[in-house]
Amino acid sequence: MLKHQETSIPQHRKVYEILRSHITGGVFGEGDFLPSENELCTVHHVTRPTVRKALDRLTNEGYIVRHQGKGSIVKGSPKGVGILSMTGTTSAIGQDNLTTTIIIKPEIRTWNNAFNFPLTKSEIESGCVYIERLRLVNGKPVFYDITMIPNVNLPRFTSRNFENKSLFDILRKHYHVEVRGGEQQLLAIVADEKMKGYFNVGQGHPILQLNRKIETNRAGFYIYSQVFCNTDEYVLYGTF
Amino acid sequence: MLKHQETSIPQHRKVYEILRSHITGGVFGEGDFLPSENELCTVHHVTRPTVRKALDRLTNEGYIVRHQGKGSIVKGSPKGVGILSMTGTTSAIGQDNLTTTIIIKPEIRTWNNAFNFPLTKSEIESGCVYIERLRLVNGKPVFYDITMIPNVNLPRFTSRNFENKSLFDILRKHYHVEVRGGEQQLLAIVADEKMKGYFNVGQGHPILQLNRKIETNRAGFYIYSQVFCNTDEYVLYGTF
DNA sequence: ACTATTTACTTGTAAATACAAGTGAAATAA
DNA sequence: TTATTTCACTTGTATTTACAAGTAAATAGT
Repeated sequence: MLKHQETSIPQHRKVYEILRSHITGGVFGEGDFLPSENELCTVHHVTRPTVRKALDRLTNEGYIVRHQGKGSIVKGSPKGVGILSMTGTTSAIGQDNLTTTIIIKPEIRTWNNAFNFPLTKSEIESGCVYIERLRLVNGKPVFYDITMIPNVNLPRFTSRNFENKSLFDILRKHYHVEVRGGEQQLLAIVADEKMKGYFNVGQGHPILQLNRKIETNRAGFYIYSQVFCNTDEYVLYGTF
Repeated sequence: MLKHQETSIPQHRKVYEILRSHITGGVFGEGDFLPSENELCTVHHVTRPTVRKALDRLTNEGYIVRHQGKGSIVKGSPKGVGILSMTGTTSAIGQDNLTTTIIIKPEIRTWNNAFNFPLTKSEIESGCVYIERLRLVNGKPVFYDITMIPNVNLPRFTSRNFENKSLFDILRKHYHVEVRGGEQQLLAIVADEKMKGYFNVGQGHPILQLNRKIETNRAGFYIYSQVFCNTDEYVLYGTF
């Protein structure tokens, strides 16, 4: 048997990625049984502890539930992994009805802080890529977000098209940047003049505000994001 | 060597519980190095895969971070495990400055639904324990929460004292009910007359509202909770 | 026909073993 | 003294082996 050539990506991670893509891609639907651990072993040419490590992660992230004696059942793509616990607004809603309007195209800016989160000297010196977007669910503006990303080692980033695409998917696919976790602040505010225009709401309308500092697999590389939500029709939903 | 007598609680879970309590209890402080995996093996009389499984869970839950070649470093009790991702307000703030006023003492009520979450026939028939509390941070009212718990197999529950205690700690210690996860809705509203009184705020003040359905280790046993937060001075903070 | 048991699956737990790879300090060579 | 190498220690990955325990269908007994 061959050790692990190619890329040095761990086997359990490969198996995880494959199964994950099969779940999100619809190969396995909600309620379906995954192949048994032993079957997955033979298919992917690994042993059971390796398969189990992949399944452990899928379980932790809410993609599957396992039952002793029965098997692993697909729970579906964890909807709430969206805005409240992991990635971005795209996965929070489900890509179907979400459209995006770019208000400020990605541009290089200088910065001194990011939504109350302090920056390192290195981050300040690098400058940032600044983006403002308005996200519409079924044509109704629901999210208005500002994203700031340190301008380091992201070739051709500002020239990419972000319409109707998940920022995190782009970072994942093209730059191998993966979201690891992060911290966030939540608060309720009233809409200011700008918000009133974007969301088409009246005076004193309540708005949900999130300030987020998002960790990635690149050491010291954080993404900063501020999201304003009109929760009139669409509340934020999450699992934990 | 003895197999696994006593309780049939897995070894990796025991090790996890011990290390977790040592971190939350202050035996290991933030930045401290945990004993190496091999040391933990000898101390707890288990093998490395078992220790690693315990450390995996601590890593996932944010108690520690691990660095290849260096060791496992204590990150501290995950603050945000509080209101946004796991337990209750107590752990979200840190028990120090939080005081609690009971507005409606635990009482048995009938119910038909719980904050938009549908109830099973069994849950409706059981009735619920209903509690309303106002939580003050440094003397300032910040949280107002309503909790509803199915009235099944919780002896002497209504006669317990909940002042300045974490509801989840009581459930954990006295009834072996552990929070596993859950789902929640977040939205921004304006304070109604009741809220204005509780929080001592004026007309049109924005309030953060959470509706939560919390899963436990008891199959089919869910805790329902509605929390209103005045985020004027104290924003909600969480990690993920 | 019905019940109890067996049997063949499934996931869960645990150990023993081996090597890869990152870290940092001590030993060594320049 | 300084720079380099070595070495001991850490966590990361992976296999092999074994048994426990839950599930459900097939089977045998009544």
